[in-house]
Amino acid sequence: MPTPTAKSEATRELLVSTALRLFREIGYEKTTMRAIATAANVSTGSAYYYFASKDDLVHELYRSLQEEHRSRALPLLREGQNLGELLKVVLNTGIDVMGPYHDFGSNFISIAIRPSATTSPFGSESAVARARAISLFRQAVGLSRPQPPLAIRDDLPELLWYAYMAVTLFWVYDSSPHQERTRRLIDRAAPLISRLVILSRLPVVRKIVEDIVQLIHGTRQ
Amino acid sequence: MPTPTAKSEATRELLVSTALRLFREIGYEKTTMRAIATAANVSTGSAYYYFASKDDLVHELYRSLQEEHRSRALPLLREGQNLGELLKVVLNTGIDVMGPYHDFGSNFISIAIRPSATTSPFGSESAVARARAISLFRQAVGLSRPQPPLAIRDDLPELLWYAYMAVTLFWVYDSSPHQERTRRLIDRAAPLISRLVILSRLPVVRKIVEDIVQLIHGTRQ
DNA sequence: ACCCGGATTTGAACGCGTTCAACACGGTGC
DNA sequence: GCACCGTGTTGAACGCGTTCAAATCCGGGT
Repeated sequence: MPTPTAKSEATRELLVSTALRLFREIGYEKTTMRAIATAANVSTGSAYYYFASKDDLVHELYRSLQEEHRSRALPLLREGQNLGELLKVVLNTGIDVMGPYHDFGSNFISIAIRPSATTSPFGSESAVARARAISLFRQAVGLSRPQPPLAIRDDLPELLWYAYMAVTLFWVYDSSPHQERTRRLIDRAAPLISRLVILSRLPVVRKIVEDIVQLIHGTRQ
Repeated sequence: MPTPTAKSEATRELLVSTALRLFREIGYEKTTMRAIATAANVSTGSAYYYFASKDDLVHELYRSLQEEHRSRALPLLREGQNLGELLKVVLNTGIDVMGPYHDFGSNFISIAIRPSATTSPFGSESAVARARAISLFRQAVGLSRPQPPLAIRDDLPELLWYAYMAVTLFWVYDSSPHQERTRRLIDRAAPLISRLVILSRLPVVRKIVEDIVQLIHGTRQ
């Protein structure tokens, strides 16, 4: 039999699933807190008992998307591919997953950027989520052959995640049909990034790459 | 005597200056449209007659900051300096100018990112403003000695502007006193960027740089 | 059975950005 | 002088996110 905690958890989950469904079906703006609450058969006050803000519910969407991204991308990564191919897979599956929410438009980034209350983008609260996202790129890097130079192997996943954020920004503003320009960008940029990584083996290049990595470390805290 | 157009223009300017003052003095959230209108001795409806949204008034702030940035940076740029020094100047004056608005926090970027109605960040409406911002970097590039390689000279200003956007993002989330971490980032990153540019003279590097430039051109439209 | 206290729920109310129908102003043509 | 009309101006009203005091639920101690 369900303990009180379990019932509460059920309400919470119902709110999340209702919110995500409405986000998908009618978009961000039309999905009001009142609409979510009504569709979940609770009062608006109750919705706020479980989630401090509408943004928090959007962050639930992000979490969900991220998990789906991971579960779609991982099976497609095969050891021995070069980094460019693996990158294409990860970036393209990412765009696949976000597809239904393209008309969130700039809200998609706006909200992600906002450190509203608990959940921020680069802050400590979402550090967990970010680490999990980066770990997907770590997988890709780990499976790639040839392996990237040691000097950057550890930091490459994070850098690739930043590249992914940039691609997402591009995608948000991509008004071409089915966002095909973003697809082209990915297919062309991925091999370039792969070549850049290889290039970092050259002594002269390596020197500066090491300095860049050091700058990142120095800036991290 | 003022023509009707002139009087209208005066009201508009009064609203802008009032809004910018309030933004500076009491921050983004407390500066409500009602507060702006009241302080300017007009009704809220009138404020909306001149500006379609509160975001539009924030975009006025951006425009103003950008002009001040330009007029502070340009006199400090001297021909013959290397790119790293010039970059430091442009980035640091940029941060100087934005300083008073640091507690806008993520709104600073959120709103810039939003393509709300007329004014967007990467859209055609703000293309003018963006071009003007990029031209500041074009000045810096033009004055730098040695001159950057021809292969990237034309596109470098735009790339540097993207770097500036990244620095701004970092600044927004920089909670160190006086955002000194951002200063350190600038002082260390600027020379690195300069070295990267020089590096692009190497034949192997040049090849990939040309491909990157081509990707940018191909993606532009 | 009863009551207590925390967990949960409610719906009214607040402040905000925004909209809009109605109105005031002021110059133009007669 | 007057009617006209486009340019401003107004304040009430709407819908939204959010808050909160009060009500309700419910398991455990007596």
